[in-house]
Amino acid sequence: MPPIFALVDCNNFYASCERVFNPKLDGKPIVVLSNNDGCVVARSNEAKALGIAMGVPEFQIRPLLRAHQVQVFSSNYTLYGDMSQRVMETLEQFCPDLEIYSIDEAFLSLSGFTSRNFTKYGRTIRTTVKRWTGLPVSVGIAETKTLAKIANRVAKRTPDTNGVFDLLACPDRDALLGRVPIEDVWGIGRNLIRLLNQHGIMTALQLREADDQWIRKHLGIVGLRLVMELRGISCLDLEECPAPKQSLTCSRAFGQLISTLVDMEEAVSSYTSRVAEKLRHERLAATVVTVCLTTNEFKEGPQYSNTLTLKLPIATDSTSDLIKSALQGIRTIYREGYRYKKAGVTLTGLVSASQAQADLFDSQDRRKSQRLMSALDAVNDRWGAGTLHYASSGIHKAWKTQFQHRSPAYTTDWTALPIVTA
DNA sequence: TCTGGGGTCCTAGGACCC
DNA sequence: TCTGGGGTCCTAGGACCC
Repeated sequence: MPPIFALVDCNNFYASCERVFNPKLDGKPIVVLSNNDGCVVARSNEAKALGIAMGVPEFQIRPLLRAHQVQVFSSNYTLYGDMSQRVMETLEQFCPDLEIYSIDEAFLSLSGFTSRNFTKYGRTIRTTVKRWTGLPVSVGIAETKTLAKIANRVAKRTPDTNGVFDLLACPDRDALLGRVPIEDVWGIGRNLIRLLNQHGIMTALQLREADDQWIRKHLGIVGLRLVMELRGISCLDLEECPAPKQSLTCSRAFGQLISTLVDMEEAVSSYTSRVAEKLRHERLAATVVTVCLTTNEFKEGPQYSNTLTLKLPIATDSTSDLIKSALQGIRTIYREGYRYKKAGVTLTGLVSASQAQADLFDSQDRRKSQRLMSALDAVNDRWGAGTLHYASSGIHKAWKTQFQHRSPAYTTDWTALPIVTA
């Protein structure tokens, strides 16, 4: 049975989430900012129309934001994560063969469908998601994931598609692909655009017709796979069970620059707590800890950045163990005399927590540590992140991330429920 | 004053071994 | 004075994604 994929993608996901609980925002330009209210990471259509680019620093467009009364939000990942789950649960009702590809998009397998009227089916999905979650989605359908991505782009940008486009039913595919610039092809980034354009390849159609040998040489095996997908030969399967994670990171820019080891230790300790929580949530244990720190590359002044990797004597998911190693690492690479912008902690060498190999000579009481971690996670889950935290994370928190424009956690906090007035 | 965070995969090159 | 070839493992760096 030849594969058929539908890609369902939420339109302007973060901006749309903000709008669901605040209908006054309908028709108004909205932007959502990254951590520390740094860059624009999501824009409503109205904001896009004002020429606000993805990733632009907020301070550079402040006059424009003010002039057009753009509604500005800090990112509210609790809200977006919960809304994402609602969308995915809705999609599962339509098609159990589902790959959650990112927070705002999922691939569905339509291979077994007897009806060939995929457009109609896509419309039903779209209408239902809108009704059940309040979020607008677009649906692209084709015989490979790469082509489904392109179909989705067409659905988003062409109003008369009504948000659904089936490439299989498209009478003139070549003409359509000839209008898609390569920068809109999934897997073609900044550097490959330059390379391909230099060789006269400007459109998805030209890329599809490119010479295999040349592609293999310059774009590698990944590029060749991509070209095959454009030709309608499916190389990327639906992955319903996500592969176990290979790494977990918590890295963040500080709310303000820091220049003491004490502040750095607090930040790293706090980031380690966070990544350790993720680790336990995934039921994994780590054998390698990597810490890094860096100054602000955008600023004048002495620059320094460094990374250090430490192997742990035993796989662990204990926050205490991980903080101990991370602090040892950060003390090693920390240098006086710099103003630091960012630090991070990465865990790798991940193994299943239940299979973590015990150390014969390990003197600690592992079970006690496990009970402590369970209690810690339970309290923070019930009463909010950071309710219980390690003293090494500090109280002062000069490094704390800033969110000046955060909306309420409408769906996950009883005190933030939206209030309906008659 | 103000420039995000969290991932994956592939490749090249060095160390080491037989 | 000669200095092959193949395999594995590891790391760093580069590419991409959202």
